Amino acid sequence: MGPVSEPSVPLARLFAIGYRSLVDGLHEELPRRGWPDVRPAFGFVLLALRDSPASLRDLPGMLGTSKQAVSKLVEAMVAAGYVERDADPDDARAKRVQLSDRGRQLLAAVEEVYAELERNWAAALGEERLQALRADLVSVLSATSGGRLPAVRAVG
Amino acid sequence: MGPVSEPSVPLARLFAIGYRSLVDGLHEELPRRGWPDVRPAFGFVLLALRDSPASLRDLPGMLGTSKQAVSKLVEAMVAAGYVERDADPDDARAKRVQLSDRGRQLLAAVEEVYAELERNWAAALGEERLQALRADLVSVLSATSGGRLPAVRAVG
DNA sequence: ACAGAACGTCAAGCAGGTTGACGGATGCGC
DNA sequence: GCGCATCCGTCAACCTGCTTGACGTTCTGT
Repeated sequence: MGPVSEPSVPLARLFAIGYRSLVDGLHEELPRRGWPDVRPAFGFVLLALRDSPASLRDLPGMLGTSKQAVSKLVEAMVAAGYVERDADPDDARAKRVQLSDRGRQLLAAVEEVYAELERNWAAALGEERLQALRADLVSVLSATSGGRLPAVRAVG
Repeated sequence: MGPVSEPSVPLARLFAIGYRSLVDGLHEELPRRGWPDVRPAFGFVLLALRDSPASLRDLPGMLGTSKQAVSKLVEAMVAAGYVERDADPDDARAKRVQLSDRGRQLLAAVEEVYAELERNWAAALGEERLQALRADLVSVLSATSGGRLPAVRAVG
């Protein structure tokens, strides 16, 4: 191998391309399916609330952003009808956040579109290698971040 | 092994995590090496100008953004001394953009840091699987975008 | 020569993020 | 109990990156 013969494409660039490809594909398809007002940032909140409601204070850690950014994002999603935000009965300072019915339907649509996009990838790459790619990504991202999949953005 | 019954982690999320991990790592390290004023968006321009100068009109296609966004970004990089922008002798409307010496030194530093970060990944995953991951990404991203690696926009 | 296209910039605005500061609620030491 | 540090969420101001629309200048095809 020559020292500077053919530099490989930086992984960061490949990740940026892959991310944009999938997210753009998603947000091209959602309006066609009757979801015209979904902003890109909504997706991470949908995922975070997928399995259970959360207190607003938990979301910054899950999303990797500040509590102020989360507050504004949740406000927008409440206004759009995708999440519900009500008082925590045990702590008058805190508020609970959970998906609304509409939010849950949106989440299902998002997962369906992602599944279709990934099927295209499987068709181009092969199902086996696609799953290996996913597994390796999970493995290396967990390993370099203390054994668990980290937040999308490192918490400042 | 992860439970097969659970839905797999969306690739988009893995890409977002991986991208942030690498870019954050880069921008933590650069100030320590004497590059305190590098904004995240600069990297894509450095890469685009790596092999040859370009006309400003070519950059939107290479970066995947509008010409106005490119204009402002290049202006900031000129002010920071990383690129030079001068008149095209053959077309008084156009301007040529190229890396300055300082910009070329920065590019070398960026590639060195990325190489170190990817070595950490290779240590966690194995050199062989890391290269397979890169090759598969290039393959699938090219295949789903007409045979060539598509443009990229900075994420977040 | 001139209409139209192309190059780059200016201006206004949005989305998403940051830091700093703050009022209300909590809970722990005493 | 009480007092005070701490926590929860919001408001405010600001920054980066990107968008669309409009525009002056320059080139090009007919």
